[in-house]
Amino acid sequence: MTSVPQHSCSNCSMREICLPMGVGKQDIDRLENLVQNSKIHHQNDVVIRQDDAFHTLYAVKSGMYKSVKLNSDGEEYVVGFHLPGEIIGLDAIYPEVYTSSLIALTNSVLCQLDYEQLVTLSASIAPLQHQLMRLSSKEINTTQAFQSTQTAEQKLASFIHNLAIRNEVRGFSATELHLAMTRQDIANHLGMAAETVSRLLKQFQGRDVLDIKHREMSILDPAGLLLLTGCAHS
Amino acid sequence: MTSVPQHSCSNCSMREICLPMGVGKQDIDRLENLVQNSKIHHQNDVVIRQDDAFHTLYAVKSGMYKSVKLNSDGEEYVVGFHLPGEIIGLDAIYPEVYTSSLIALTNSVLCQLDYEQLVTLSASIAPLQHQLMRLSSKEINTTQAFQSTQTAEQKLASFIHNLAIRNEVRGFSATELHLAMTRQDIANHLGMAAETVSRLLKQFQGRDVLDIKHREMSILDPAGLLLLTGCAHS
DNA sequence: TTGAGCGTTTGATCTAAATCAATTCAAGTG
DNA sequence: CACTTGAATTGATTTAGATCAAACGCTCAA
Repeated sequence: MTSVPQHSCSNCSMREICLPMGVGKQDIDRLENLVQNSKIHHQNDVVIRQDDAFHTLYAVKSGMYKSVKLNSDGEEYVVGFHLPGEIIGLDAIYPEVYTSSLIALTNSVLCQLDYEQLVTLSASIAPLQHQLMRLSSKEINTTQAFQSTQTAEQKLASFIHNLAIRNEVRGFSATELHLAMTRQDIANHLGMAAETVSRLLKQFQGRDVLDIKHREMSILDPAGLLLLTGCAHS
Repeated sequence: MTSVPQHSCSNCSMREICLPMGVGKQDIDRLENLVQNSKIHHQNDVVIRQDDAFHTLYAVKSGMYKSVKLNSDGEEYVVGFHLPGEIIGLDAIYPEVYTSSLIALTNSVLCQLDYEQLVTLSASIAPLQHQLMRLSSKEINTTQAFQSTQTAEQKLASFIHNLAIRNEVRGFSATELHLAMTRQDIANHLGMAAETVSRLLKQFQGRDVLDIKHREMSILDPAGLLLLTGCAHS
C-alpha cells in the first residue's frame, strides 16, 4: 500500500459517476481539497477491517474491491464488489463502525474522504448534497434488486448482466468482462455453491449466451442473458 | 383515505427515531411546517404506485405498511414492512420513480414530506442532514443483513427477531407481536413458500421458542430465537 | 523443469424446501 | 345464521441445488 500525493476529481475519468457529478467548476476544488491522498493496493490487501470505527468514505479510482462480512459463527459472506466510481462505507454511517471488511481483488486505487468534512461541505454545495443522497439511494436499490430473483440461474444471470451494465456505464466494454473475483466469491455473494456457479457458467456457454475462459468472459448474446435473469433487472 | 390537518413532530411519540431526532427546539417548527397533512389509510389501501414519479418521502406515524415490487414477469416481491417512525421512499431518490408499491396492512397514518424542500432545509439544519444520511445508511444495512442468512429456519427466526427488536425500539412490546401481514407476505419477503413458514412456526412452537395464535405471537424464549437465527443479527 | 497449492471443473449422491393437493379455520356478508 | 371467501395448516411427492469426492489445470517459486 503506497500513498500518491497527486489527485484530482476534475481530471478523473469517473467524475460523472462519482461524487463530483453535477458539482460546478467553482466548487470542485473545494471537494478536491477534501480528498485525501489516494492509496494503492495490491491483490488481497485488507483496506478496512470490519468493526473498526467509521470516519472515512472511500471512492474506487481504479481496480476492484470486495466487501466481506464475518458473522458470529465465523461464516464469511461476500456483500458485494466495488468498481471504479463507487462509494464505499455508506452503510457504516448509521452504526458508526464498518460493517464489513474491504479487500482488494487486484491492483487498485482508492480515494479517501473524511465523512464529517464531506457532510459539512455538502451543506454549502447543493449538487454535492444531492449526489450523496442519490448514491445512498442507489445503494439501497442495488441491495434490494437481487432479493427478488429466485433460481440460481436467474441470480447468476442477473449478476453477470449487472456487472456488464456497470462496466458499460464506466466506459468499459459491456461484453468483455474480466472477473477479478473467484467463482467461490461469486457463489458466496449469490448464496449458492461454487459448483453450481461452475455448472451454470458451462450451461450458459453451451447455450451460446457467453464464452468464458478462466477469468475472461465474453457475453455473446446480451438479449439471451437478459432473458435468463427473468427480466427482473433493467 | 382521509386528510388530517393537525400534525406535529414535537408531540409525536416517534420523534426520537424519525427525522426529527437530534433537531433542536429552535428548528423543529421549520421541519413541522414542511410536513404535509397526514393521510389515514385502511387495510389494502394502495398509497404509492410503483413507477410513479418520485417527489415525496413518507414517514409512518402509526400502523404498518408493506412495499411490493412487481417485476416484468408479473411476479410479486414483498420488499419489506414499515413500522412507525420509518421513512419510506429513500430508494426512489436515485431512479426518481418509486421502485415499489406501498400498501397499508392495517389502519395506518403517514406523514408526507416534499423531498426537494427537505433537502434544502437540511442544508441549514445540520442534525437533520445527519439524520437523513443516518436513515439512508440504516436502510442499506437492513437490506444487506438478511442476505447472509441461509436456511429457511434462520431466515424466519431472523425476521421475527428483527420485528421484535424494531417493536421494542418503538416502545412497544419486545415479546408480544401482532402480525399485520399474511403468512404468504412473510414467505414471499423471505423467498420461501407459505407452507414452509407455517411448518416452521409450528416447529418453533413445539420447541417452546414462541407461541402463536393466528396473527398474535408471543416470544417465549428470546435467547432461543436468537440461537435459531445463527446469531448473524444483533 | 518440477512440484506445491489454489482454484476450478465434473460426477454421484443426498436433502431442504418447493410444489401439489386437500382440508380446516376465521372473518365478513347478504 | 348459513354461506362465501381468503388464509392457514397438514400431508405426500418432487426437485433444485447442496454436499461429498475426485481429478484437473493454472501459477508461481525453488
